[in-house]
Amino acid sequence: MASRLVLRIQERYAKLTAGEKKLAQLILDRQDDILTHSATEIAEMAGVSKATAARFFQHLGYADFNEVKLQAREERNQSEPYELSVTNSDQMAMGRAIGAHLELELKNLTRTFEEMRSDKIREAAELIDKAPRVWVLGLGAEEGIARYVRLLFSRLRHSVMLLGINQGSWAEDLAMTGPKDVLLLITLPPHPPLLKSILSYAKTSRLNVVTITDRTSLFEMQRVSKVVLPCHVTSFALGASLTAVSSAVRLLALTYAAHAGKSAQQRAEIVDSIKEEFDSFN
Amino acid sequence: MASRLVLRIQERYAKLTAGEKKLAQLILDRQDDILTHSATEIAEMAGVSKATAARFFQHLGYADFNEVKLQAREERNQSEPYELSVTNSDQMAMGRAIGAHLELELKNLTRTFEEMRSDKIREAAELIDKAPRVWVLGLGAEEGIARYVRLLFSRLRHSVMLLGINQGSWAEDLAMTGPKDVLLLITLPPHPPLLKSILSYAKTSRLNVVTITDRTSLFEMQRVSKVVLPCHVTSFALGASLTAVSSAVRLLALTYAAHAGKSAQQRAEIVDSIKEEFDSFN
DNA sequence: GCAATAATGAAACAACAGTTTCATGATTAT
DNA sequence: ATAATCATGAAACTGTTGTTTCATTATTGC
Repeated sequence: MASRLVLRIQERYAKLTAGEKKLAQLILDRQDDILTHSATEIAEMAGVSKATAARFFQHLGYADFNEVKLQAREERNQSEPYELSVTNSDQMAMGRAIGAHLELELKNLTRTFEEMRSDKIREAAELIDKAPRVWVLGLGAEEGIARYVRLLFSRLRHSVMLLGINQGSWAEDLAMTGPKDVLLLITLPPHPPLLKSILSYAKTSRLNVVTITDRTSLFEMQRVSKVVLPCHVTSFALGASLTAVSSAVRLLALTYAAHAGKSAQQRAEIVDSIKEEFDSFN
Repeated sequence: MASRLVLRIQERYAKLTAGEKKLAQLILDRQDDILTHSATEIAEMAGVSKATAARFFQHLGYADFNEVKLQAREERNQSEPYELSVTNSDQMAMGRAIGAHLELELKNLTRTFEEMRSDKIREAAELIDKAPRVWVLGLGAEEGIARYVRLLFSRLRHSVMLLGINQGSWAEDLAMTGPKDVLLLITLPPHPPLLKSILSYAKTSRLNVVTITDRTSLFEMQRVSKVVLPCHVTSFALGASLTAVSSAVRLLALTYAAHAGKSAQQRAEIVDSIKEEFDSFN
């Protein structure tokens, strides 16, 4: 249930004045701050006077700021904790398709993480920590997310590489792998036959395979992996939903960052600063 | 989420006076209320005078109630942050990490779709339907998801291309674009400077820009886009969360598929059958 | 039971939040 | 260009919050 305040702001956004837009943007961005911050503080953060802030809420139809605060509290008490299913009335408000989509995605996410074992994640993080090199692999539809994963982890540690970055270079890349290296595999059914050959090679060269896949592939993948993190990927159409997968790899990266601690943090800072310099050329 | 306030109360609970125990109980029960309620309100709820409440916080070692409020805010920002740095990820105790992660992601998803306007999605789907060609663009961390988007849509229609697939080919690719083509842009802050130039070119060549971005970039992107679909990307660390973005592009694809109807479905079937044949060779 | 001490609330007070007024600067229409 | 309207911040003002004082009421130790 989006707060009435937010809905009201969006509805009237086009007609707001410059200062009011600053406020609107701030509030939409940081919706929770309405609950915790005073109008004066909000005005300061938005860079307008408190007079403008007071008027803003009046123009939105509230008698005073107190009314805003009370409404926000009331809405929080109704919707907290963040709900896992979408009520029918919610669906009406946002259009059937969006509501149904949201509900399915929430379900995927919730189930994925409720079933996720923190010891497995920690184990995966540890393997990655100990690995001389990390190879990321995603074939077909999973190539995109594999690239994202590589980027995520290469901010946190050295030697994170995409496996088979050009089609056909499997052999070369695989030849470079060593024992204790981690193969971070993202794969959803239908698993292409090519995967089988890569995994059998991985086995012989003693790669530690960390697999992120869907629930139904869990057992199949467990046979060839050290750690498997299964996700719920149910969808209406267009193949599996990557939403929970993307969230799971993110959690893995966060866990790794926590595990690796300072060194990961330092690296992230360095990478950022390099990027900044780089940007100034483009 | 054990706040210092709560710890302090628990530690000293035995030695508290009657009225202070009432306060303590209330605060332990409803920890979030410290963030949202005034000391006066808390006193009332606990059934004590505000004098007692003021003294209570002083006895706990705070200079005044304001210090309590600020500390509570700070602690909330650590477990529910807005900013995009790797700092603090190590402060998360792993057990709770999954729950906290899930909660944050659910919030991102829910807010994203509650605020999403179905007319905008439909408009985007329509633009894509009418476009002779669709160019997908994601720079930096968004390149991965851009590839995924291209794949999704290329199952549904012809002529879906990744823009600047090799760095440096911007110019060539952009030269090939025509009016009514759609540029499907996925971008999150910090937006690289290169984006500006690409967008200004897109404008002159009358590309219809459909942008998927985060809430904070909404207004900035609205100026250069036909349709903007904003997502909530709040995260603990490691930059923006792509979860809601990935879900949003999926919804867009689903909407497009529904819009395009039969033809998209047929195409998907053909693509699938080609892939099957292909697989049998690998 | 009776001081001595501690806890408490009412009221006084100081600080602050939120609203309104007013003067000024910006924008729009003519 | 000029007037008219609008948006805005500074400051005045009002009401609220949080702290402190003080008188009263419980508790404690003896």
